[in-house]
Amino acid sequence: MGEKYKVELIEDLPADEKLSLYQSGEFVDLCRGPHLPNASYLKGSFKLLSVAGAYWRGSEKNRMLQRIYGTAFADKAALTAHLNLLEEAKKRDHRKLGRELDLFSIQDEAGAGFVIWHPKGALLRTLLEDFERRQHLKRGYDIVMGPQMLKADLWKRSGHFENYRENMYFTRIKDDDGTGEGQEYGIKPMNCLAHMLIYNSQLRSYRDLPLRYFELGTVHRHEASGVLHGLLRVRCFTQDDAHIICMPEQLQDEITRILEFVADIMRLFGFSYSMELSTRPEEKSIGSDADWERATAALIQALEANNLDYEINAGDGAFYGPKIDVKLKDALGREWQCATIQCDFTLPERFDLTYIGADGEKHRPVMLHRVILGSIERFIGILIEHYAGAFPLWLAPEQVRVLTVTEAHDEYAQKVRDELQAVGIRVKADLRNEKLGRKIREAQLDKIPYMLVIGDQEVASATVAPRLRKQGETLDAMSVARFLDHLQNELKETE
RNA sequence: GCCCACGUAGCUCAGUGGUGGAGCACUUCCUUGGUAAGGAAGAGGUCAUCGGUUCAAUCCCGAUCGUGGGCUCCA
Repeated sequence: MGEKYKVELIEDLPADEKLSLYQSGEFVDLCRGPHLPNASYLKGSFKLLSVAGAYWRGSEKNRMLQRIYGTAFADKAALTAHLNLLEEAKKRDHRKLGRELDLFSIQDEAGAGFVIWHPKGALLRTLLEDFERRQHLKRGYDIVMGPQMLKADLWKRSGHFENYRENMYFTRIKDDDGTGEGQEYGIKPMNCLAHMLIYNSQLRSYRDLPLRYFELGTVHRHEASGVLHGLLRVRCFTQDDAHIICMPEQLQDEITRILEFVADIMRLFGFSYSMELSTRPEEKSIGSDADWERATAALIQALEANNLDYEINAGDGAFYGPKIDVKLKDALGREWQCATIQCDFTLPERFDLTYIGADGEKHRPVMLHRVILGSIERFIGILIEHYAGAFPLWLAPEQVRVLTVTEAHDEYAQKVRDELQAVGIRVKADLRNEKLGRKIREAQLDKIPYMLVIGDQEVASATVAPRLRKQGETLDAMSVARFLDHLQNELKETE
């Protein structure tokens, strides 16, 4: 029949496997089934969506075939619901909102996968980063910073050169006299090396442990061009990265603390999540089997001690250790990977990390690599889609906009703006020669949480008339002081 | 990186082998208007880049860069 791919599938099946064939009219197919007996069962509840290439049996070593994507439901209402969800996702697309809200751009002339943060986006990012610094300090982390590149020899020692080279950027500069080979440097794709160098800068005692080094570390990774996608997949990003160096007997406690940290943060943003445990990769990994088993066991123990459900993702670990991945679910029910906790016995070995135990002898600590948000870029992309661009008050680049009815109200409006700004509220005044309806529409499109309307009444009574972004609700006119109380109450949780 | 498609004004998009268009945004003027778009005029483009075919290319062909949907990979 010329069906060489179906024949290949049959040849690979065990000899005793049952084969099933389905027939619809003249069309006969090899399929595990079941098939619908007749296409009339679908009656308008299916739709073809797109066409794309796909590797035969999912391996890039194989030929690429054309795949036609379609979707079908039991009835038309279910199809419509699904299409509406796709429509809603399109409206929330962070690339579209990123441009509309003037948060960031990615430009050809600067390079693919490199994000340029505009004032509002850079402010949003700064707010998120400051929040993270406060949260980490509260939980006993130390803030550290490492350089953007380190000598290539160090990456050879860590195993990155051997296992991660194709994703790394390297640079070589001639010797000072302009001759010779010079020194080769690797731009960091991960932050752990500098953290280990900090650890090794002194002799450490068991009394010092655990040490928790936190860095908002910017890394560069040369990702394949075809995988780049807005903020969700870029070539330069900043991780909320920490390395916890501890004694083996502290491991479970530290993992538990991280899991609690993740729970706190996800609750604040309104994400639910699930967890996966990833084990040793089949190729490209370092360290002994015994260490991998110990590390994997430690992660499992912590998950089970905390009664957390998880799925196993065999062979999906990092090259230096197994990991727990956290998949969060956004407002539309889509899953994203952000937080990850990786248990590592190998790099402490390679960099000869030690501490002096109570017995006066040298011992080897364990290192946990972990991120909570993952990449700040990706997390902001997810937040944009999760909130549909309407950020909660604490993250909104512009929290309040003062809107005047006519220019007669400019002076009072500026006074209101200055009062709010003086106490740290992010506020702007729209004094343009436009009608109020226009100003409201634009503030609404900019998704500003609070609008303060200022007209003759407000000037006369020294009040402001707040309008909420949410469904265009309004509050009764109130004094600036009362409005400020209202805001500060809403901001309490994230300080 | 691979497959397919795409690249026209700041944005969203029409269009043609022979002087490039619309809406919104922008500038100026008029308008002083109370909860989602007041009116008029004006300015704005090497049609992604480089090369080829042609008397003539934004349009046809090739390469490069970039984007989109997937695949593979990942924070």
